[in-house]
Amino acid sequence: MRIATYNVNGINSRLPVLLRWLSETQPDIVCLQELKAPQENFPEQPIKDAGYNVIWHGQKSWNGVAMLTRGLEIKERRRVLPGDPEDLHSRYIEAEVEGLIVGGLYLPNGNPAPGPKFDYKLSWMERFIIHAGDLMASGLPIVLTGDYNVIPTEIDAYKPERWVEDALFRPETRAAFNRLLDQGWTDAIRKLHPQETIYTFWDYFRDAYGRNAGLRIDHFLLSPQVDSRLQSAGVDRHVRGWEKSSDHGPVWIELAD
DNA sequence: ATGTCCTCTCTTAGAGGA
Repeated sequence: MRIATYNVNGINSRLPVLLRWLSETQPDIVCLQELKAPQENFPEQPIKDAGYNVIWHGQKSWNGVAMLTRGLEIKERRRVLPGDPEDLHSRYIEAEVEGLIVGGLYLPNGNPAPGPKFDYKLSWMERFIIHAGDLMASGLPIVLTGDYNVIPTEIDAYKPERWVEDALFRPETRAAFNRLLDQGWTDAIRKLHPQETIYTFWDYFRDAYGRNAGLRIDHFLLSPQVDSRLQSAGVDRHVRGWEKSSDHGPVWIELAD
């Protein structure tokens, strides 16, 4: 089974690229982030016509997350991260598919830091750590994937020294991410490729993709029951080079059946 | 500071976010 995550940076602008990638790689489960579309403007029919079931939680202008499956039943569990009824951002969606619990997330960017946006990022991470801990304690097979907006270590940035003050790499951000990992999650890409330079995002500015000046900020975290099934993981980085691409590339894992 | 792309509006230019 192949599971993928893709920050599309606008589902409607990205639809031709998304459909091309889906037909090329045929992932079984896909989490999408940054739909940037209100609930009623999601392109449900073209995605269904491509052979996918879909649930989504849109929002005007910003955020928005979706989950697609290639013919598999989606049992939605929640479309809001628990812990703050005041938080109206569409940043989390969770479902059961084939006995697997899949959480798709779009963690806040948090810039500029310090400031209220960074505070929001850190409080969102605290809520996420609590929820992830509850999921881990359930003993179920769980995949938490999406745009974490976290550069975990220095090898995950082209020039890490330029990011030390940035919300994606500040000590508080990395510390929170490490506390999450300490619950027992496996970072799938790093487990299989411990030293390799692997990026999932390349800025639109200054030909970052052409220079491979990227970041690794889209992650797959696996509970032990899923980690034991992990066969391979990678980034479809060529998609980033397509016309009208997102600034992220799709990331995927392959699990044994 | 800058660069680019996306979305929305007091819309065809500018603001905000990433």
